[in-house]
Amino acid sequence: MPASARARLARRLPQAATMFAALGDPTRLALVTRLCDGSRRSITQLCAGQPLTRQAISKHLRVLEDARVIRSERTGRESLYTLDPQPIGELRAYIDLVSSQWDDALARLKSFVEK
Amino acid sequence: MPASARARLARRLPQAATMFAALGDPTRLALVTRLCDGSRRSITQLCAGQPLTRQAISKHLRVLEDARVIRSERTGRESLYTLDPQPIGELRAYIDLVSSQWDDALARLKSFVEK
DNA sequence: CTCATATGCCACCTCCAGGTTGCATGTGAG
DNA sequence: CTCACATGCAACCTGGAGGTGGCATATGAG
Repeated sequence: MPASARARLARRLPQAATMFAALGDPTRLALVTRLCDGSRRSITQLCAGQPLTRQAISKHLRVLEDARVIRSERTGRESLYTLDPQPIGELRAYIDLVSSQWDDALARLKSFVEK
Repeated sequence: MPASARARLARRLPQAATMFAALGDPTRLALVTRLCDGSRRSITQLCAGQPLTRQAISKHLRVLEDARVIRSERTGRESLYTLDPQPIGELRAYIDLVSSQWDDALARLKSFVEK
């Protein structure tokens, strides 16, 4: 019923989709999961334990950075990556919007049935 | 620090990745956004307004169903799709885990700095 | 019964995400 | 200065995602 909520969802959809897609790859989600403790790690550090080439990891990091999920900062000869909390918050906001819409619909349905 | 939370994240990672990937496509996210009002819609209904073939939409719906984001039920000659609230909830739980980890890290960092 | 409707299934096409290798570049260590 | 190390960049390959069209099948309408 709330057309405003629907409009908000539609407006945020493209960016939300890219962020979801960024987290959709297992390797990338693993990277994010590894960074979610707030640490700043270099590429080679993030390569450790993964069966992939440095370049592959590097590409994934680039994707995550383009989606604004992580941030990179060059210090000396290595670039350190950290999680960016704000986009994660926006993702949560999107999901909350979807589920709240759904909750509202359920409530309306319930009240309709009970009437 | 909480190794249990990290283990939980690692365990849920594969399924979470598939769900993120399912929502990563703009068309699919639009479908989910359209279904999040609790309605049950047929394929042709969902095709209306989208510049895609019925088969394309059908495939997307199949992907969403495989990821357990939506459910289908055949009634008569049409199959109706509805949003499945539980996986959405799990996604939210995953994001909450990530951001709570992050919050914890921030808190620890803050207390460390302030010490 | 007959027909239009709603969908499923299959073959096919195209393009890019994900991955590798090789080389170039910048920077800290000694 | 020289060398090892961390990274960037470009070319290349390949499988599967996303899309189409055609045909088959079930089912409600008349």
